[in-house]
Amino acid sequence: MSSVGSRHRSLRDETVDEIRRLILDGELAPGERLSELSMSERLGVSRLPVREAFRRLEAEGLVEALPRRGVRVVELDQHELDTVREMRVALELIAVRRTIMKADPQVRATLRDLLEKGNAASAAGDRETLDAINDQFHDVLGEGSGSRFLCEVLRSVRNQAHHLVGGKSNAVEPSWSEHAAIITATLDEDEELAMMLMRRHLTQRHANQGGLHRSQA
Amino acid sequence: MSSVGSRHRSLRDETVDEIRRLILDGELAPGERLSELSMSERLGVSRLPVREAFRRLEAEGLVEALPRRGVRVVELDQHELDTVREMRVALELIAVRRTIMKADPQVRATLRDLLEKGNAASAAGDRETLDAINDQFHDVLGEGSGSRFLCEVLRSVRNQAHHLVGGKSNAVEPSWSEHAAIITATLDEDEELAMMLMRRHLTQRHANQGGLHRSQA
DNA sequence: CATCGGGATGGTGTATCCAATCTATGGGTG
DNA sequence: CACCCATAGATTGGATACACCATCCCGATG
Repeated sequence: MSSVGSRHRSLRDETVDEIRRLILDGELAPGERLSELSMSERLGVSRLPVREAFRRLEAEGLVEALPRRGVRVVELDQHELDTVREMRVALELIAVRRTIMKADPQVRATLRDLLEKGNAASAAGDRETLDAINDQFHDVLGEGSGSRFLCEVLRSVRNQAHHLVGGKSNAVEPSWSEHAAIITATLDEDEELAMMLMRRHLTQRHANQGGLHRSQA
Repeated sequence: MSSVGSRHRSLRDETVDEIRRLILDGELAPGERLSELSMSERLGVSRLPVREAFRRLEAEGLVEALPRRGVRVVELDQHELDTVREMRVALELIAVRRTIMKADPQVRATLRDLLEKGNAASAAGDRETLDAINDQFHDVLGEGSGSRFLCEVLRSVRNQAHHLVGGKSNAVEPSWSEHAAIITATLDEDEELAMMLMRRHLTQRHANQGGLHRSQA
């Protein structure tokens, strides 16, 4: 069943993940042009995996192809960013609703586990663990929706939303308390509440752009 | 500005478009496995453009990679299809709303032109022209939203929605009268009406799956 | 100072080559 | 006769080399 091949992560997948990380971490700046050769040298792989990775990231909207001139890390203007955020709200709402509708035991167990661990890490003030758990939160809801396509698109949309704008970070400090409330509502199968919390979770915070979000316990 | 290179469509883009067309037209059936070699021979190109095309289509959700075994045309189950439809409604609504908000003169002119030509083709019973215009309809609204990312994602979502399910076509006869009403509402900047019509346009028709939709004038 | 031209750079596409691995065929064994 | 395993062939994954051409840079020239 689980053959060697399906366990093996191909070099191109690693390459995709690594370049994606470089972009999202801002090590590759928006607008920066990437050449196959320099990227292949930087990552220590041949040009071929890099080329395939570029195609993939192009489809994800993280880079754009410049004919005969390689690719460039995309820059988002404010309008584009607003649109992406709106897309994200719409799709996250669909995801959480479908997760509740499906009520998959496996997913519910994962959510319970996440809730427990998150509460523990939060109480212990273990920020590192909490960050990891916060990252997992949306992923689980995406997968819980039962649609691979929705999950993939959501991932792209989130990456866009976290993408740097004009060189400055656009990421907001995730709030565990909000995540915890959404998980609880989801486990309670309270569709209306879960969606309401999710909407607020995603919209509320952009009014005071750049403000501090560590005020939660 | 418009150099030779930017006019030139790369072979890999042609390859992507061709394979995508083969899938959407059902010439490559859902579940069918595709090999790089046979596809490259079929299209008369080398393996490399095909490989890049596979990565691209993988990101679009039209094929899925089987490690060490190439790719397979994705099959959608009913739940996946329902989810895709829901995603589409949400995103098309965002697109039409943003198109109205932007009120780009260029886009408005294109819409007016589309409306006029569509009405003429409809009156003349020129179904071929009308089909082409119907195809353009959603594209224009996607681009009119002013977000490249939204436009791209919408294209993928539409492709998913048109994808074959269980071997039988899933496409519905587009209704020009509905499109015309949406365009008119958009040009009138009647946001509420346009969104309402769009929602109905996309949802109404799937209750009596397989029914006739040519009843409109 | 502007423009033209040519070389350097780098993306695109093809052709090979090789390793890893999946699939299938076929033979052996209980 | 059915099942299991091994070997062989086919295919993907990856690297490399090369041809081609568009773009870019820079210096020479008007």
